[in-house]
Amino acid sequence: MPELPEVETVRRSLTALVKKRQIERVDVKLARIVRRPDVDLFCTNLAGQRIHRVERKGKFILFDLGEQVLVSHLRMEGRYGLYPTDDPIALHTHVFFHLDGGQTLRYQDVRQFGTMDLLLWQEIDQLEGLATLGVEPLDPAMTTTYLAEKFTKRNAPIKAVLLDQKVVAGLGNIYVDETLYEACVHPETKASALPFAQVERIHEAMIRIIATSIELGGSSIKSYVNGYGEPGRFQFALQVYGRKGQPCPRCGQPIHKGRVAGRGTHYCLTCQRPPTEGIER
DNA sequence: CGCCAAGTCCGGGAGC
DNA sequence: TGCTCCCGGACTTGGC
Repeated sequence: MPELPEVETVRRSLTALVKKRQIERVDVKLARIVRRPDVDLFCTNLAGQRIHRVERKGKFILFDLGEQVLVSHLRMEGRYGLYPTDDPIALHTHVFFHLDGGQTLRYQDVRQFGTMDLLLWQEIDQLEGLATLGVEPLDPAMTTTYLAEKFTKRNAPIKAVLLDQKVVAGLGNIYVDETLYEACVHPETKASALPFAQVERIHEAMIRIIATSIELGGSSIKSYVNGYGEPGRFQFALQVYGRKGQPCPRCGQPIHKGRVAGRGTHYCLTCQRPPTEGIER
């Protein structure tokens, strides 16, 4: 669930909570969270490091440690929280960063899908998912032309292409559904078949939605909270996601939920008309 | 009980 | 041949 707005909100809260703090000791309770190096080296190398900044690229959180960088991905349900070291430990807490001053940054993840990679900044391109990220929605480099160029090469449904982090960095299932709804584009439309005017609408919708969601602290659909344990407020602004059967805000017809690109997909059958061009018959 | 949710990776097959 | 693209399965646990 954490997509760009949620991860950005976490980044901002973590900046306030742990920037300039020193990591004294690290405990890893679930080894699979740590991808590289091995768990022992991970803990050894982190001990004594200071968190200079907390950055974000796409859905990745980057703890800048100076020479090294800790790259963390929350996947679906990862979350961070700062606790007094002797506070009771919640279920599914897998990694403990014991900081100076008697507090511990804890990583909790019910699904155990999240990942952590500790490496040198100069090795950062070795992380496949990070190195190949496309442009972010609010980056000045994100233009309608950029999107149009990416789309023309892709015959997959627009939903799948927008989910591709190599094309747009940071979108996930929620914001893709919202973007396509606002742009009045059917999720199964082949990306290559989109007229420029529709690409423009997708571009504008994406920017508006992501910017607004960041302002509201992201969407709390299921479990998402920021580093202070606070939920976001954009879930109240969602138009289609999670609203199956409820009236479309534009036309009043019930929101449809189907399956596109292997994902649950919410859209309005009336406002987002199915593609007709390019269908062989 | 069985399916669904999610983001990313990986493997296989298709196509250029 | 080799690359890119596309799809579907795997991973995991809890909720319905």
